[in-house]
Amino acid sequence: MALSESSLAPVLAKLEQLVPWTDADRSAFRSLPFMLRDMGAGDHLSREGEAVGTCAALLSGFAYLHRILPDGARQIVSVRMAGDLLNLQSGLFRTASHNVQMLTPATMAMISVADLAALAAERPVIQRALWLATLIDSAIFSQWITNVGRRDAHARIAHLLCEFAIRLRGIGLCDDLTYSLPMTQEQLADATGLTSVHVNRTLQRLRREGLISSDKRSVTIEDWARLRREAGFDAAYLHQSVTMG
Amino acid sequence: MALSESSLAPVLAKLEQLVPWTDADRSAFRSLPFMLRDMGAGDHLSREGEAVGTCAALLSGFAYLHRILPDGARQIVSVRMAGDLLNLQSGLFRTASHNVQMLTPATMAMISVADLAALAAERPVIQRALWLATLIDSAIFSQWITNVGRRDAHARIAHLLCEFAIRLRGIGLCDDLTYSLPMTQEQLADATGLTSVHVNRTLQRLRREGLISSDKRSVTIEDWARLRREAGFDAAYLHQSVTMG
DNA sequence: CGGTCGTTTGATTACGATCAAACGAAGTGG
DNA sequence: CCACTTCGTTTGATCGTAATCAAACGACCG
Repeated sequence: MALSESSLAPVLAKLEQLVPWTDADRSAFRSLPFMLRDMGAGDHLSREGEAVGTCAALLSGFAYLHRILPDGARQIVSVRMAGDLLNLQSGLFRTASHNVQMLTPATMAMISVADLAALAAERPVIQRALWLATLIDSAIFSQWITNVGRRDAHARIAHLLCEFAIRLRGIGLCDDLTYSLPMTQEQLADATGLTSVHVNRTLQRLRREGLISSDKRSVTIEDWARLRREAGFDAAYLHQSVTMG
Repeated sequence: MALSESSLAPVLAKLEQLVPWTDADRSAFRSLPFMLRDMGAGDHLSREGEAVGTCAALLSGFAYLHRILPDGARQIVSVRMAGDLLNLQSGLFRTASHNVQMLTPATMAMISVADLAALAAERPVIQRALWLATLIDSAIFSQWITNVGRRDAHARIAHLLCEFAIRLRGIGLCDDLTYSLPMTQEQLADATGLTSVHVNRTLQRLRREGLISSDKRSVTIEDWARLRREAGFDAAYLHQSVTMG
């Protein structure tokens, strides 16, 4: 079923950072049955209200979780990247409370909930790693609440850009202070509770102030210290060992 | 160390709903060592940035998690009630990214992280329940993001009141549609990203429209169907079996 | 009976939303 | 190869929700 032993590597790498694994844990994890699935930008993995029977591990590409309100407004509640798990909530509870959609073309490992649950039950270390990963996710959620609740547009965008820099660095996608950001300004708006027009103006201001520069789909942080300060950003909540210039 | 075998009952009751427990699990959980601790309204359990060595199970009373921004603004990111765990994140990662403070006088069971981790490692069912509880927490977080990000003040307050009704009903603190809400309007404001002045006016409007009534510290939902609709509230994300009139 | 805390009311301001339109780049088809 | 469409970014003008500032009021408490 698995195409290659190392396909799950990005997920394993992320989970291994959270708790010490034994070789037995590692090989048990690697033998988890899965099916590779490629998706295109914009494709839906699952929809709010759907009963979902399988989890997915994002191996490459980006996805986002969002919710559409009755009046049509959309809120993006999470951006997921390589190594992140998808549909855990919906898989384990059989109910999705948000939509999962691809930001870019992506490849993922589809894992049956039953298999994942069985593995977790047999291997306390693995279940613990999954639990800790969920705890980190909730720390990120809580930062986003703070972001949209109390920061002004300027700090809000700055904070998001800081978070992405650290998370991407953690998976080797941001070596210096440049990373590719596969989101349109409208998507940034939906992630920050702003409008795309205001995101545009805010990005212009961040550029004008020398905090960042950005072409179409990539961002460079020009002054990390200052961006960090204006965002009120403290990377501790991401619980990564890496640090930033 | 434990004063009474049944002290942890509220937490056990909540965790038991998430996955089937064996008697062995139950008794292992009950024999978890803990120390009862009483706190007063406004007391701090932990502060952002602190290294925290112990978890806590809230047995009665209310607590809230919040973060203070450099400019002094405050965002409440979570309200915790009887049966909820506190300081999981900070305990397991040794770093708190938010403050934990009491909303009311509260009593809690202080549990060493080591003991909890050991129990979780020995008892897959218990660790699974803890994991699922964390997943539900993150579902709540994600709803709050939607709340502050895309709902207007009216729907925002309405949504919060709906959520509280269901959560309180789940722990037997909201039998009909009345519950005591131990938050000042300023705290409601900090939870919804509004100002206390605007919360006041919004509550007045909700009352005027016949959606709720409220005296000093308690709320009655007068028209659940309409409140729910105006809030765009769907209780599914709370994953509770109970339903509402 | 002051003093503190929380709620309420009023007047004014501002940040970001909304509406509208032009522009540039990329992709499609004749 | 060039209209033509589509999508995303950019700019400008105006509007509105909620913030801010200020003060009075009521309840509880020592």
